Amino acid sequence: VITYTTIICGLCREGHVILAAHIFRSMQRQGVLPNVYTYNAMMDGHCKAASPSEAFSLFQEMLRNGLWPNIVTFGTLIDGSCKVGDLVSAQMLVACMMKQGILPNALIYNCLIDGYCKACNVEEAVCVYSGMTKLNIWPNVFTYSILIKALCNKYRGVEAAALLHKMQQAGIQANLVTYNTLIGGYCKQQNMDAALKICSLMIENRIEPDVITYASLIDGYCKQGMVNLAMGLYSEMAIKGLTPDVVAYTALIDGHYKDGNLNEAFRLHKEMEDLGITPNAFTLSSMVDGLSKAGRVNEAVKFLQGRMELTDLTGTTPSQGPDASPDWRYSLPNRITYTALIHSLCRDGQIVKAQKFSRDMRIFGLRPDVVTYNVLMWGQCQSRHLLNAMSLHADMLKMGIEPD
RNA sequence: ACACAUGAAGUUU
Repeated sequence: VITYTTIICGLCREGHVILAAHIFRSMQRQGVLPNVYTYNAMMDGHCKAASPSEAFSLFQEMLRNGLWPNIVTFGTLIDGSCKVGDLVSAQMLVACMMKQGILPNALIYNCLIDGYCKACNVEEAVCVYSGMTKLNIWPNVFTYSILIKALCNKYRGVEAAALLHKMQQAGIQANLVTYNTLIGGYCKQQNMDAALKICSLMIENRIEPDVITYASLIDGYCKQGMVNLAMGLYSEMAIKGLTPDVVAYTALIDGHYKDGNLNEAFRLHKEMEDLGITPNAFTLSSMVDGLSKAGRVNEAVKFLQGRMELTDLTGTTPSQGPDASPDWRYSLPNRITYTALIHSLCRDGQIVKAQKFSRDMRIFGLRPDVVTYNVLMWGQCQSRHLLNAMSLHADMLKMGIEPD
């Protein structure tokens, strides 16, 4: 059982949930019965794949098999529910576990607080927070990081920094994630001076900046149009022995495109591939959008078609079976990539080709969203095809997409 | 052998 559980856990962590589910079934066929740990691991896999409903049916199954859920079981399901914004289910699970005499711990309160914060319901988050302190369950470094992030998202950077102080005074040391959260928050607000101040604070506290720290700063500088400073950090990473990852590269590529420096964007794109860092849908979107906005629409089309042929080749051979290798799935274009391309074709007056790609994306199972429809309607209006624009509008209503 | 927090891309000329 321990061997199987370890394997299932590892597969889930790598994103191979479907494969893990097959192992989970085949172990039972071989007479090895899953225990609470196995069920917990499998449920967590489903939750992390954003399908808590699968996890809930396993939960029912484990109850039918006479296994008692423990605090990890509830923590897993509560986190999964919170992550998809289903706070009603999360609260029901809390009530359910308490009825069984299991009291929620700080981890479970953290999941609820994070869930409410991400649902933009800070009042409820604060309620949960005071609820836990009243029960003498003390907020930990996770709790504070979650709250700091929520304040940053509300453009309350000053209060976020104050909370950093408060946690230190409560005897809780900020860690790498806490600092990165604040740095990222300031970078997003384009307050690079404040971000750098937090960097020096973390270094004073002997916490080494990592790839995420650098990527946040790089993106912040790129968005300020200070690509030279971003490149300075990029070379600093190399000296420190840190390799930029796909996120850092994508931020730089996007920054160079928006700076009008296409050659540097191309160079970085080639460099990351040479290093074995697979460009993902974000990278593809930046490439397509950058090429398009530089007036090189047809190259953007060719680039994307080239990528798709490439992924088809690698996608059919090594990843047969029930699970798909994320290597090729992640490098496929997504809805945003297509929308960027459709927009550029519309801008270029190639409305028929834009419609072709709009059909293609559906064939690949990608649902257009409100931005895609906005772009398509804008394209029709540009061509003075007003009735086509209206039928697109009717279409989106029929698909249940709210116009904005 | 099991659960919690951090960074990148598209519409509004």
